Amino acid sequence: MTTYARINELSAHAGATVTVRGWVTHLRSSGKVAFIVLRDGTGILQTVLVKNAVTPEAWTLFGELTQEACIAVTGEVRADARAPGGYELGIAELSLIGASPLDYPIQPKEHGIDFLLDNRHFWLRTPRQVAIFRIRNEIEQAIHDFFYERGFLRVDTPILTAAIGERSGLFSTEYFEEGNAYLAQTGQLYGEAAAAAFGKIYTFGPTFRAEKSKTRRHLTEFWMIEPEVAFNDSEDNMKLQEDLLAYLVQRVLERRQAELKECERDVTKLENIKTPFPRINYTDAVATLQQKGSKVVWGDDLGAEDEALLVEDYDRPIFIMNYPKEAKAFYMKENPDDPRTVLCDDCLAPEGYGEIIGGSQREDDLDKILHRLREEKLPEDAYNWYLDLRKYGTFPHAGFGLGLERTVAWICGSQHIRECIAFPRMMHRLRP
RNA sequence: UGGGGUGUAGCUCAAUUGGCAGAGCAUCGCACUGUUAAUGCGACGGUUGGUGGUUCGAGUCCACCCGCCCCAGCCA
Repeated sequence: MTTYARINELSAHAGATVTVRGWVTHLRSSGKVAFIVLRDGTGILQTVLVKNAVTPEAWTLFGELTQEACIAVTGEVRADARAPGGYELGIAELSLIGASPLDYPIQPKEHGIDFLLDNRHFWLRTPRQVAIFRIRNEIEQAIHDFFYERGFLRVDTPILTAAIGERSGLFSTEYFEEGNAYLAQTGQLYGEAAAAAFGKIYTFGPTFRAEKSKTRRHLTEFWMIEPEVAFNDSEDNMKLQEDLLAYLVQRVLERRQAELKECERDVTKLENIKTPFPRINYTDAVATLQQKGSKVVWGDDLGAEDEALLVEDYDRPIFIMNYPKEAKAFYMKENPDDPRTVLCDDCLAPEGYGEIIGGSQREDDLDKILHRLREEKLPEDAYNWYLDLRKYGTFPHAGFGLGLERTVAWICGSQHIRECIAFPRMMHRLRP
């Protein structure tokens, strides 16, 4: 009877004969001894083929193998210090599941980013990418655990929407008799409605921005986590943000050391991530920046260069809070201590990763939010249901949006957000 | 959309002042009983992104176009 095993389970089969199925990553031969390195998604396994220990058919088949051929090998699992992972498999039987032609494009060498993205369906098979996606998965699971443990309800908000949300570019599509529908840029407004129903909620879903951004920090399709909490104020909101980020970093440090190593991440930088995170008022930030030689003046939004100047003094994420209202969205609550500003925060990751969270306490005063809506010249009737939330039992509440790929890039130490999502969507990239 | 850079073999890159189109890797062949991106020897591999121009001669200089990368803006 055949015993199938995954590579990461082999230590439990030491001394036993098992069958492992996977894809060939390296082939080496020294005449009468040959090595096939296999990958099965759970790990890497060196297998050893000795010419006079296998059938002539198996030896011939070895000669015909190519990179990424899918094969099954059967043999004894044995501990061996010379094998990566500590265990190797001595092949008794070898069979081909799926052949792979000679022109497989990805080599265990350096490649350019454009070539790799053209071959994303294959690039995913490489060790660094596998590590990044195990870390991404760990982060996603930790996000669900964090909110579940704290009594939050996950709400799935619509992806097809009428034109509401952020001001930046929208993707549109025909929608029956209703005219155009737009792909959601945020679930926040729906999240606010849900918060009035369920108290504490979060959304976890894809969002779409038709921005012509060509930077290593932007995608047209990305995943966002948006908590919304009834009766939280801006300070509660930042507390939730820092608790979440510290939880995510700690979780990856606890469970994904091997993957962090594969990514060559400097984990001492992650070990610094402890709450509380510094909170800097926008107004104080402007003064600091001016001291540092920036030309920013009060009222300007902070550019990437300014953000970098602020972050460089810290070893953990920081909050920049209470921006001028002109720089921010209409739904943010006016700051009672300085009505020129709103109760909001941007959370900037250290090491130059930039903004990973934008959050705010929401305006709960119907007259004030109507005023802001008109100032921004937004279509009032499209927001009728949203305004109803201020009309029928308005309540203080706050929330934020966490960019998943930016968070993954920061924790993995990746220079490219586009390797932090399986199939990235950008202005000039729709396939594979 | 603006600024900067870049485009040469399947991949990563060289090519001096404008003067014969090169290397490593991959692939193929041969050798090798413990390799770790094996090694050694040999072979195959090119419309130098495109169009036009200058020149005896253009990968190299000029104009336009195209692709890509980085930065900025927008944001997560």
